Amino acid sequence: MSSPQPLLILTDDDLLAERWQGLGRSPVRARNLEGLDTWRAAGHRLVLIDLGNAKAGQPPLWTQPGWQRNAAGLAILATSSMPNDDEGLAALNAGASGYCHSHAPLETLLQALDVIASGELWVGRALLSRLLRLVDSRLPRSGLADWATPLTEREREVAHLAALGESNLAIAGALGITERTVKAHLKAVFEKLQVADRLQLALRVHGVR
Amino acid sequence: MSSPQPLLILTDDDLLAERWQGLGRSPVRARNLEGLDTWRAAGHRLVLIDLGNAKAGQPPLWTQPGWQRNAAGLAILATSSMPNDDEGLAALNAGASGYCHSHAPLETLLQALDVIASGELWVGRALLSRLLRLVDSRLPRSGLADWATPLTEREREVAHLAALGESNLAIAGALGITERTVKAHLKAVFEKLQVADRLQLALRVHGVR
DNA sequence: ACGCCCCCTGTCCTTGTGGACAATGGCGAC
DNA sequence: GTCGCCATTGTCCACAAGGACAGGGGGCGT
Repeated sequence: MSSPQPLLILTDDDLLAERWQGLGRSPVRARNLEGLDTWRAAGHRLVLIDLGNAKAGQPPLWTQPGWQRNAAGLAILATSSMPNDDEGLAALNAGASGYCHSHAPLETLLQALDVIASGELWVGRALLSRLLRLVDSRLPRSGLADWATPLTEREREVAHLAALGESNLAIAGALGITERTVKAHLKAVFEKLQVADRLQLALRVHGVR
Repeated sequence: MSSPQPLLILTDDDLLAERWQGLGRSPVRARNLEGLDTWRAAGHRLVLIDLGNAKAGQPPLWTQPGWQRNAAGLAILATSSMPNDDEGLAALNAGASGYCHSHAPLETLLQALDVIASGELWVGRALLSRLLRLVDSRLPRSGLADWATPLTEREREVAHLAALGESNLAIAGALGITERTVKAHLKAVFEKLQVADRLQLALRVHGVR
């Protein structure tokens, strides 16, 4: 349906290159980052890259010197023979527009290529749901954070400062009350949040685990 | 390329419904959640939903009683006339497979529908890059975290446990050493990381501020 | 062999922390 | 008016934490 853009494939794996011929579009093959430069110079954008087996090629592709310059302006679909969430995130952060399995069904690859060709990003279901879970667990809820809900206003203030590592005396000074009162508030906070000490409180407040 | 699946559209906006006729596929229109049930009963999966203007319909669609049951098993593309990152996250968490602008170009909508029809998730560039930024700011860096680099192996172990709120005695037990030794390691950790106590250490380790 | 670093442990000692027990004044609900 | 919740403060006390000295044993490079 979309105008099939010319495609550059970049891989060291001959078998994979052959498989990718099945994508149609008679892709051009490159073997190193310089190929990206000439590809862009020719006015093209679409690139399919095999990151290879993480174990084999030690340094990830995007840590190589020319990467930033070479990747700029291109729509790159990064693929891995052993997809891994962290690698995917790293690839996307490094400028790739998509990430999936090297041996994904050709239909899936075509769809991903279509998506990134139109300027969007493409992320697999697994990686995306991990992202969602990550942000979901530590996003500002509507209004108050969950840890703050059972606390009174004063207790919130004390808890917040304590969670930043302030000493009882410092908190007392900041709020213009006695250290004894700070202790009283903290005692209530510990009780309500079911934590043993200020460190556990800090972890809770900052959403660790 | 992909077999065009039958499409159900769900919106209160007549203009929008008319516009979506342009998607082809002669979509069926529904006006309430019950429509989803009959749609699934008919053996279909693909649904395009307009969440409407967030201000107008106060309760988000997915908080309505029947939503969970109605949405199960369907591939739903949620759209909003005023896209908003938080709404998008909520929609995806509520079971939608995609989220974009109600008046996005028809090509974009078709592409998104193709993607979710094939079982993947579809997220717009803006929302996705926000997700990436969120996780990027607090994800384990490649190999060692910055706080760990100046520490010896043993110091890392002790620091890690201390940052989780374990007591010196507990750490000693976990590592099979004396509490005194734990203190020695922690002292070195505090010195190297330039922090005053274990709470500041925890904040550093967990990347707060 | 000597210095350097790491890992381990010991005995003080000071201080911050957190719990126990107790009390006062304000303020809204019944 | 009384009850309950909140904020405030007091004293006493047990204990974990962290610093100050001090030391032994192992590995590693020059």
